[in-house]
Amino acid sequence: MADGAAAIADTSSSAVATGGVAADRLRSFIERIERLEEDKQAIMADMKEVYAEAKGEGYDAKIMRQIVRIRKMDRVERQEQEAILELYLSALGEA
Amino acid sequence: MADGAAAIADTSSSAVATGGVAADRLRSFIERIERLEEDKQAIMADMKEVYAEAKGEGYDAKIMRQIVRIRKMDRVERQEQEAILELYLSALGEA
Amino acid sequence: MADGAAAIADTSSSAVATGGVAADRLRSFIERIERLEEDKQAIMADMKEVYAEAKGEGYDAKIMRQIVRIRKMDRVERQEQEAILELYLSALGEA
Amino acid sequence: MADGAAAIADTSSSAVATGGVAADRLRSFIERIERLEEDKQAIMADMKEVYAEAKGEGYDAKIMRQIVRIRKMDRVERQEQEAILELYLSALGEA
DNA sequence: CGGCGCTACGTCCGTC
DNA sequence: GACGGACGTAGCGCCG
Repeated sequence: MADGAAAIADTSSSAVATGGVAADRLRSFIERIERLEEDKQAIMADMKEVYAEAKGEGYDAKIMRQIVRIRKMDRVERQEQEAILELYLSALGEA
Repeated sequence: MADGAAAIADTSSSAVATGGVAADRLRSFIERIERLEEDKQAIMADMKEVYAEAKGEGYDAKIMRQIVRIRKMDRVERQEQEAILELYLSALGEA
Repeated sequence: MADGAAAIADTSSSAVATGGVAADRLRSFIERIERLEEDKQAIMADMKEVYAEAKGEGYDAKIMRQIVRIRKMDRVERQEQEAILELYLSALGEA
Repeated sequence: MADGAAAIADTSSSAVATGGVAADRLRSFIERIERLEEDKQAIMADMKEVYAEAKGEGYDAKIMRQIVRIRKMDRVERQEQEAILELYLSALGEA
């Protein structure tokens, strides 16, 4: 390892042994990703369930999504406002 | 009827009390969604970490993503094949 | 024309004549796109110029971009708020 | 010093007057940017229209995008070739 | 050359 | 059942 560029192929010693190791390492990464991906899908399924349940009680999913989005935007904007404030402050600090 | 269409508004009794209850219920749904969303974000962050780590060892994230995608498609195809197979089998069982 | 699926290939009569026509039509679309793309690039260049000019007067482009983004978000959010209000109103109207 | 770093704040004389001027100047830049951004959005909308029209006649937008991209690369390459050629020519002229 | 922001693509949902 | 629209995610290009 510690090589970089080569992805998969060589890293150091014998092509065969090394290739095997690299492949195993790669496989490990891939599997970790896939495991996480599964978890993510599970969560997304839960979200769908919640929307479905809400719909079952007469709430409109479209509206709910919009509310979630707006609240998120509020949060994001808040953060950006803070970020910009910080930028201003650091800019002034350097004057 | 349950209520359906009205989202927010009525469910049954007095508009005021009900509005409050409906709002609380809605709030509850929204918060569940937002909680799940957070979890999802956390997982995505983990995935980014994995990609970063892999990159640090010389693997190309873009290629890894392609691999994941292809494997996923394989899985889907496999499932479809199995579904078809099952269909055939049940058809034969019923023949 | 009026066909769909086939992209380029057949549309109706003789492959040659038709192919020629389709190719010409495609070429026309492509060129329109490329013309628009050029215009877009020109505008983006103008924007860069403005940022550069501002920078020349001591304004920080990064901050400016953030301001522009926030203002845009404000606009979008405003619109979404209105959209949601409308949704609520129509939902209530149907109750 | 000219001003530089400070963005917003000082440029020269009294903080108040100057702040106002700087703010106005900044506002002007921001508005120019926003105006250009609008134009850009308009052009992008036009492009979407063209793609939609093409799609309506059976052409695949994704493929068209690829074509545009490839042609653009060709153009860029061509320009680079010419740049190199020019370089050679000027080198010879100066030799 | 690494991070960030914007654009473009694929997916999912609602519609007709 | 297909179409179009909306959303979220992935790729790309610019800036630092």
